[in-house]
Amino acid sequence: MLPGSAARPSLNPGAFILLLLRPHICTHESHYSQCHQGLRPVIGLEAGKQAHGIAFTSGLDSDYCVGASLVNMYEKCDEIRVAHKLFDRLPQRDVVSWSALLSAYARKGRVDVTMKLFNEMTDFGVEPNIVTGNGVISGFNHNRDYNEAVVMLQRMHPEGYHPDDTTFSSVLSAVGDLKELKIGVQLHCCLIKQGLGQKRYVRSAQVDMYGKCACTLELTRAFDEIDEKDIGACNAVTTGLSRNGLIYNALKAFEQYRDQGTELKVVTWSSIIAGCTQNGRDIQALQLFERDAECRAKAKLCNNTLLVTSMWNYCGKAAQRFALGTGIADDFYFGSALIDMNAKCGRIHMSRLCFDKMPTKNLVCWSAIMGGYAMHGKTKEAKGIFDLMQRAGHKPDLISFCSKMEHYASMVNLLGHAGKLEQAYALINQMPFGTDACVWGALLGSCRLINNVRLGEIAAKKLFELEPENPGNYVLLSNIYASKAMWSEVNVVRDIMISRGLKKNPACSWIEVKNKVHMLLAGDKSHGEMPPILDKLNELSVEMKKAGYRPETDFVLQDVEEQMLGEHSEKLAVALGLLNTPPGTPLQVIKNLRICHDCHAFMKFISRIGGREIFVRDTN
DNA sequence: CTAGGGTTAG
Repeated sequence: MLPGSAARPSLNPGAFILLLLRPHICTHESHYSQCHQGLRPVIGLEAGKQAHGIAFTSGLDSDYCVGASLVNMYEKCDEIRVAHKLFDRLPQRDVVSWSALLSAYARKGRVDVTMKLFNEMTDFGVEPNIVTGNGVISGFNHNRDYNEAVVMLQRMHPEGYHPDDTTFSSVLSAVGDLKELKIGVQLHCCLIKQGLGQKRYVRSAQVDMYGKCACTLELTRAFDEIDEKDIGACNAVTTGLSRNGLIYNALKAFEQYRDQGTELKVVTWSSIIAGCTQNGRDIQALQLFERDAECRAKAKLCNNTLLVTSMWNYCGKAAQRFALGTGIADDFYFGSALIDMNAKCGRIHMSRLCFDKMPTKNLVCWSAIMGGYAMHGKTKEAKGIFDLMQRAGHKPDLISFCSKMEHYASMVNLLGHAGKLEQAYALINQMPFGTDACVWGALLGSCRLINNVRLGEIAAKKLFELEPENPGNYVLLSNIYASKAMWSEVNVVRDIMISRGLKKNPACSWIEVKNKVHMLLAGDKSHGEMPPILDKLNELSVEMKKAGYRPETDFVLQDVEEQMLGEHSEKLAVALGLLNTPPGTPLQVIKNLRICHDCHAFMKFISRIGGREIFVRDTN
C-alpha cells in the first residue's frame, strides 16, 4: 500500500522513490529513520510496481540511480526477466546497474549468463569494481553455488581487484559450506596481511567457517580474539558450537550474551533453539522459547525428543500469532519454519496459507511446502509445487530432492495400499536420482500389508544395507514370513537382529490434553486414568461391532507383542483424548512406530461417529 | 553536490 503522503513536496522525489524501493528488503536502519518522516516501508512486488508507476509518471524512471534500484527491486521480487528488460531500456548504464543485473543472475544460479555479462560490460566501456565482484559472489552464495563463489574470487584476484572485507566475509562462508578448511586457512592469512583482521563481518565469518569445518578449537580462538563481541559474532559462535555437539558451551555463550542485555534477534533465538533440539536438549529449547509457566509445567513432562513436535505445536501457534503481527513471517527462514511446523502439526492448509502469504519465496520455502504435501500423502499437490518451483526458475537442491523422495515414498505407499505392489516397485526402479531408505521403507511396509514375500525381501535387503540399525525393518520382514508360516526364515531374521544387538522399540503414543502431554505405552498400568480409558475402549468396540465392524485378524498379528500387552498405544491415547476434551475438539496423536491397519480403521470409525478430526502421525 | 549494486549467524 502506498502511503497517502506520496506527493509530499518537501521530500526530494528521487529520495522518495528510493525509499519506496529499498524497504522491501528492510535492512538498512537509515532507511527506516528516513521512512519515519511520514512514510512507511512498503513490501512486495505489488508495492514495487506501484512505485515503478509513480517513477514512470514523474519521469524519474530514466534516472540512472532510480533505474538501478528498480532493476534490483524486480530481481529481489523474483522477476529477473522484467529486471533485465528494464536494464536494457536504461538510457545510461553504469557499473552500479551492471552490478545489480550481474548479482541478479548469480542469485538465480545462471553462472553462464553472469560470467558472459561480466566479460561483456568492459566492451560497453564500463569497468567492474570490487562491489561488482562481491555482488556476484554473494549471488552465488545465495544460490548455494559455493564453488562458483570461490572461483569468482580466484578470478578477481589476477584482474587486480583487491578483495575487501565484504569479499572475505562471503567467501569464508562459502568455503565453510564446502568444508574446504585449507582454503579457509589461506584466506585467514590473506585477510590478516591485508589488515582486515579486525573487521566485524570478517570476524564472525571466520568463526562461522571454522565451525562449518568442525574446527572447534580454532573457532573458540577466533571468537576469543574478537574485541567487541557483537550479535553477529555471538550467533556464529553459538551455531558453530552447537553444530559440533558442544551444546553446553553454546548455551553458555548464548546466556552470557543474553545477560549483557543487548537486544536479541530472531536468528539468535532460532539458532540456539535449533542447536538445543538438534542436540537433544528439547527442554532447554522449550524454556528458551517460552518462559511461560504453563509451558514450563509441560516441559517437566517433555523428556523425549519426539515431544519436540508437540512443543512446536504449542509454541508454534504462539510464534505464528506474534510473527504474523510483525511481518517476520515474510522472512524466508521464519516463513519456512511456519510452513514446516504447520504441516507437521497436521495443518497443511495453514502451511499453504503461510506459503501463499510470503511476498517472495526462496528455495527453502518451496521445499517446505512440497515436503508438507508429501508428508500428508498429497502427491498431486507435491508434484504440482515441484513443477511450479522449476517454472519459477528454482533449481531443486538436495532438500527438494529429499522432499521429492518423500513424494516418491508416498506414491509408493499409495500404490502399495491399493495393492499395486509391482507398479510401486517399477516406480522405484524408474526414480531418476537414486533411492533412499524412506522409499524402500514404504515398499516394505506395503509388502507387509499384502504379505508379498518376494518384493518384501528385495526391499528389506536394501534397507538392511541402508539402515542396518533400524529394528523396524527386521520386524516387518519377519512378520511377512510369519504370515506365511515361514518359521525358519522368521528365526533367521530374529537371529540377525539379536546378533546386531537390536531390540524392537516399544510402541508408544503421545497426546496433548488440556495443555499437558500424556505418554501412553501399550498396557501401561502406571497411567492414572487407565481404568476409564479401557472402559471407553470397550464401549467403543461394542458400538463398532454393532455398526458391522470386524477386526482384521491378520493384522492383529502384526504387532503380536504389542497386542499381548493390551490395547495399542494410539487407541489408548485417543480414548484419553475423548474422555478429556469437549465433543468436536480435534485430537492429535504422535506415535513412535507405524500405525497398524486395524487402528487406522478404528480411528476412521471414531472420527465418523464422534464427529471429530483425528490426526495420528508417526515419527516420520 | 547526493542518491542506486555487495557483507555473517538459522
